[in-house]
Amino acid sequence: MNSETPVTPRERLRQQLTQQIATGALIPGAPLPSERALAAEYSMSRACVREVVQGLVADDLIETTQGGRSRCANLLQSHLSLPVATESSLALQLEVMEARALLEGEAAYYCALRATDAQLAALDAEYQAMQQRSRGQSTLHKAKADLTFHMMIAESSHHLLVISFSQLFYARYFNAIHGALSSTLKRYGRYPDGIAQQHGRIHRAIQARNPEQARLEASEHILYTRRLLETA
Amino acid sequence: MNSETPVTPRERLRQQLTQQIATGALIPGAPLPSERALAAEYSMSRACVREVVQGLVADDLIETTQGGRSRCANLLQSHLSLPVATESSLALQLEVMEARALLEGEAAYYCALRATDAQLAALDAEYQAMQQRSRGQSTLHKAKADLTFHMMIAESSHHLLVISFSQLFYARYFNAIHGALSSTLKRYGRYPDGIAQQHGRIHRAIQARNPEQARLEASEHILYTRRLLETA
DNA sequence: TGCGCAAACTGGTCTGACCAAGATGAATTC
DNA sequence: GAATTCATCTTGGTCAGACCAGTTTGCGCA
Repeated sequence: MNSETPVTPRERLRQQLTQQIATGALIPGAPLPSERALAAEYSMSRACVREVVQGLVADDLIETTQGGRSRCANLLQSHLSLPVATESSLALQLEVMEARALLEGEAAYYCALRATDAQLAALDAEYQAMQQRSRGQSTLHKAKADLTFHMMIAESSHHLLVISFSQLFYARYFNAIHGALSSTLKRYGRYPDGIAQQHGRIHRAIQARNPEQARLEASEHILYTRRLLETA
Repeated sequence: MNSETPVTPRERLRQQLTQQIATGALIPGAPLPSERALAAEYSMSRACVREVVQGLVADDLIETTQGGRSRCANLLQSHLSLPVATESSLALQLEVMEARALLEGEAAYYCALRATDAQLAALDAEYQAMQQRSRGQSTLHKAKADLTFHMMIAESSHHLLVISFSQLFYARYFNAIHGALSSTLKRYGRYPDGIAQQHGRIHRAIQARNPEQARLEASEHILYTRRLLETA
């Protein structure tokens, strides 16, 4: 099957370098061979070597200085700032929140409509548990519980897009959500009453299998949370 | 303090491109100017432009193809893992249609709200063309035409998430959609009148820039198609 | 020994050229 | 009239060789 692996020199170079960095053969601060040397070694033009190197610079794997040698960067740096740095666009953030309100409503709607009895029971159990242990828990625990509740609803919706988006969204923004809840908690001393009440309303609408009502409560809940974030 | 901001053309180019992508000025799939054009516009050599572009490629912001134009990448691609449509079972088709209803509704809403006059005109032209050649075409052709019509609406929505999802969605589920149309065609011998009428209604609502109405007609259209499937 | 400066690096940029693959449109065929 | 074919143009990918502006290096001088 390797009969057709025309691996270009370009790709070889890129893989070699990334691998050397990943394995520690190139430790942070260690100098790379000069571009001219790499070009000779891999039998390619320096222009092409530069494109590869600049690609790695864009990935924060390499640092260059005019006149000085290029060096392996400190990987930790970029990994630490990864979650926040990628989302520089406020416009996109707002769009995501809009979409979330819409889809959360959709999730509740279809959950109320099509959740199996078993799923409804599980959801109820989760809700009761949330009520029981609502005191004396860390913010992190509450955030996780909140997440679980919403994810259960999403998964009970049997709706492809809703499930996919929910997974994406929560995986990506959990930290931000937790941070926001944490700060509001500090400011008010406890979770705003609204959230618990809204959870209750959503839960009742779903258990009553009232789709329209569930949709209404759910999107209202998200918009409420959104307002909290905005004023944070 | 700006006394020492010798912002190199290189950095200007990089920032311009990343910003255009982040703000949605460059939507997924939109072509970039050619490297030669960029080089001329920013008064720099093509080699240098290439280094910048390759950097953005490394960041998954841009996709290049030899011979073809470079395009803005779909940022959601790597973060989404929708189930693969291996078999076009009825259940899957139903789910797909449901997700479509949601997407199309939003797309139509924002299209009516924010489409440029040029886009509205292009949409109108496409609609008229669809009417003209409505007879004697293969199912595949009709499915493609249908797809084009809906994609134009999505792209005219100027809604980054709607566009991204629509692209990913149709790329994955075109077969399923085609299968749905195909089976209804077999059953009725021709496209049900409803579909053409509904396309007309969606089109009129959008041309009238009536968002609510457009959303209603669009999702009603999809749900209609869905009901056709259910009664199989 | 210690300092200073010039030559030898290195990365950053430019020019101009060629190739292969996509995009385009006119001529051709059915 | 519509679909197909094919030549042409455009685009990204690669190359060679050159110059600039910084950094390193090391030799020679004090």
